[in-house]
Amino acid sequence: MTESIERGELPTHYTPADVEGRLYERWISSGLFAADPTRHPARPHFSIVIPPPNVTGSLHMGHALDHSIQDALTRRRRMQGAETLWLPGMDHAGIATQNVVERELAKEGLSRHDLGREAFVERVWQWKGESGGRILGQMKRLGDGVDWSREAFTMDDQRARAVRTIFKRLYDDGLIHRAERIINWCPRCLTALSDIEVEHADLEGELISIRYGAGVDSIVVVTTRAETMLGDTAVAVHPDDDRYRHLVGRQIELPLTGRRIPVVADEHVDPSFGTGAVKVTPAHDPIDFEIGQRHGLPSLTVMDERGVISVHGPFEGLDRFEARPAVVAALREQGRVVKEVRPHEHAVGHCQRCATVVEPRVSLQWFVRVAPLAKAAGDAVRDGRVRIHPPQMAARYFAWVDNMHDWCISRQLWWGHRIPVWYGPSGETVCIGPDETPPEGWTQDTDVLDTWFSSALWPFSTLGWPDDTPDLRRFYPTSVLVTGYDILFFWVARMMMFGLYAMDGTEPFKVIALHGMVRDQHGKKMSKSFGNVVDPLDWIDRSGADATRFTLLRGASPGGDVPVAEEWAQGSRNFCNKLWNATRFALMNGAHVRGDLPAKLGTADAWILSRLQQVIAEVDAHFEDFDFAKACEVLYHFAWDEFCDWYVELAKVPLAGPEADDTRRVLGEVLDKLLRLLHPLTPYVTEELWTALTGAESLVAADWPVRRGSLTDRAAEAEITSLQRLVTEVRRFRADQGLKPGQRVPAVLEFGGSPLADHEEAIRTLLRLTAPAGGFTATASLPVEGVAVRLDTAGVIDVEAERKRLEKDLAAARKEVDQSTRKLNNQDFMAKAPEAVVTKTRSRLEQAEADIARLERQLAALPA
RNA sequence: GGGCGCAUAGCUCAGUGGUAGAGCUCUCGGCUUACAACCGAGCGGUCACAGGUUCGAACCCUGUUGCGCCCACCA
Repeated sequence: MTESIERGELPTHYTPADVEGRLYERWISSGLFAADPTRHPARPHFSIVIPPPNVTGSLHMGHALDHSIQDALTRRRRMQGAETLWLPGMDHAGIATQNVVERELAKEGLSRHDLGREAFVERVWQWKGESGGRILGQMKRLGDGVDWSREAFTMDDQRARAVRTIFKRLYDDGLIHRAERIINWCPRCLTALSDIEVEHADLEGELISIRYGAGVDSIVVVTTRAETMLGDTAVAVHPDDDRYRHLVGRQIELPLTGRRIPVVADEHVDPSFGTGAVKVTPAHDPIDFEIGQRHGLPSLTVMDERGVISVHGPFEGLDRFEARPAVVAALREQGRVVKEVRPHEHAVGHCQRCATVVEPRVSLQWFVRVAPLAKAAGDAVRDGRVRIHPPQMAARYFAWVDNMHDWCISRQLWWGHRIPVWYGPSGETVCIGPDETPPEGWTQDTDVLDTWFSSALWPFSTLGWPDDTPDLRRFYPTSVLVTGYDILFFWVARMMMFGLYAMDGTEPFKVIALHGMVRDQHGKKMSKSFGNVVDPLDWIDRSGADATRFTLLRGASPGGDVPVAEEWAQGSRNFCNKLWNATRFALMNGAHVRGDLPAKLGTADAWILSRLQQVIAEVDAHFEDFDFAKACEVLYHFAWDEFCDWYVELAKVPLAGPEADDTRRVLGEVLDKLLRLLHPLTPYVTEELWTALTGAESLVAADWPVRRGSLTDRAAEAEITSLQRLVTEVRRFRADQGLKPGQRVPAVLEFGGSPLADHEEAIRTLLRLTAPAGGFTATASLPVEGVAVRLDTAGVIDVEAERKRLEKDLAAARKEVDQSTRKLNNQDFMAKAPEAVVTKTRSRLEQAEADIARLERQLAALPA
């Protein structure tokens, strides 16, 4: 690239597609992302395991954000000298994947039962090999610096061993058991679901009142699910409810069935809701199940696994939603409906994967007894061994781990880790570890494990557990877990439980860094139905991977949601282009990084280097806070507004003079450090530019900048700030007066004692001021920053416009003087305000007074 | 039903006691040999509302209104 610049052939625009593929190849082939647990044993380690994307997934904006953050953290730590590992992998995603493959089969007119279990699972593996894992290729487009040699899959052999091992251990410890309970059941997926796989949505239902029994022995119950009355085995009332006290213990007739059921008293009933009497259907409602347990009521299942009425009679064969109106109609015929149905909004559970209304169902399932595990998971955060960031998210975490129900882990699916329990011919049960063989002739449980069971092992199964591997010793616990707050419960809390359990109380990660959800430019959730979903690959194609990442990171305030719009990605692309051109300018002017910085720095050089030190400190602080938005902002502002707009412009003068080499060195220095600081955020463009600037191999392995306090120079900063004010004021004058930017104006600059005298040439260049020729007549005089700028505008100035302008400024300055004076005369203020505030107020007053003097002089100098 | 959070410029958001900020948008003027994917200048906000604390409040307290999210076994 350098040679082409020398030949003047460097394109004026950065084209991401020309560099991204090439650089990624180079990074991978040179092994820069490969971790080595034995290398540099004295150095700290930094490890992140990727939240494994579903094998069915493809890269969406949420991944792009998640990965951008992890890559930024890892790249920075690597530059800081840590032994880093960012470990990639995928999740087999039980139900989701099975559904995908079943849909494929359906196109061929087949169901999984036509294939049989073995052939179906084989088919899923085949699918996984062909179209699963598309996302891995997409991660390369994004530039993810992961260690591909350690890629893991939640269903591969090593992870299967981990699953078997921990299952056996939990089983032997009595923390896994099998029980007949009421669980969430999806009548479409035909499997049990855990509590968190059920999503509640408010639906408009109908609340209906039905009279049970007859005469004095009658009682009115209210329900939204009339069809379940076929399975009622009691009516419950509150024990203190005087209205029904006489009925408790008596039997009443259940309509339509002729069965007689008892009235029981149960604390759980709310006397103020409806009639205060509840029908009890233990087989089809979780609360009723518990009431049934307390009162020894029979459980009568009236629906099959597909939600179809299965009891003999007129409703047999009807789907639950068909049965409901049918039952109501039949009741109405008998005069049992005492009140017309009325609308009632209530929360209804839906299957997370297919949105089918969940049907509570009594069945035999496997459960993890979570109480001791959840306690440990809560304590690790309470003790401060694991830090949740941002901290307010900890409240949600505690609310969940402290109130967790037992976890139903069995699924009636075929795709997943099969439960490692075998049953003997006479009903014996044995749990078989990974290196054991089941007794001859015994049969394995047909259920598979909840997909989150294997995900929960991820931070250590990926490092080789249950084996004692160098990876596990070096990289566990991992440094930080980066993920969206939406899976705090699904995944994070479970990794905590299993990590602490399997690794003898050692937490799986030191920090949980939660980010928000990517949203559209109006803050709305991206969803297919809104039509506002953005594909990050489109952005990468059009604006580049760096622009895509920078846009996401720029919006990533800690824990906050991230709104994005393609317009903003173009802004980020422009920023990359700005860096490109700044470097192009520097290289064309001989910028370099050879040797020490000049011993004696010019003011502009001292200023930009001083600012750079401050930027390094700020970027470090923001990284430590996971505040990528601020890190981006600081760098964006420094690079564009300070370095490009001021330093580069100021540098043009000395570059043409005898001190040019000092300036070349400083230009090189600032760019060098700036590109390093930006590399974790925008890896491609910085790599391309930095290698061109320095001639070094790769920025990936370069050192992270360290702040040099000796380069801080407050005086230089003050001087340049003063220069900026002067230039801005004169530019304002020029713009207001309609002087074309390119128009050269003769001017005399009177510096008095101002140090800005050193910058006369620069000021003249920036303001397009020429030396006055003969016949110079100053038609405007601007006293700014102690410098009098006398301009010959050849009589074109608009006196009225300028007068209005100056008077406006004057009014503002006088208001400031009023306010500051009032404050300084206020005894309470003087007594109670901190010294720094008083000082600041004084200097503000002085500044305003100086402005008034200046403005008055300017006004006086205006031609009449 | 419980919990958490948010209301600041046209839009999206920073700003946790001391002169209201950024990006984008908008207006005006410019192809000034790094960059028009650019440069320069500018317009734009009684910081949701009502009280309170304080010398001083966008910021702390109370209430009101309007949103958002999470959890949830009132049928």
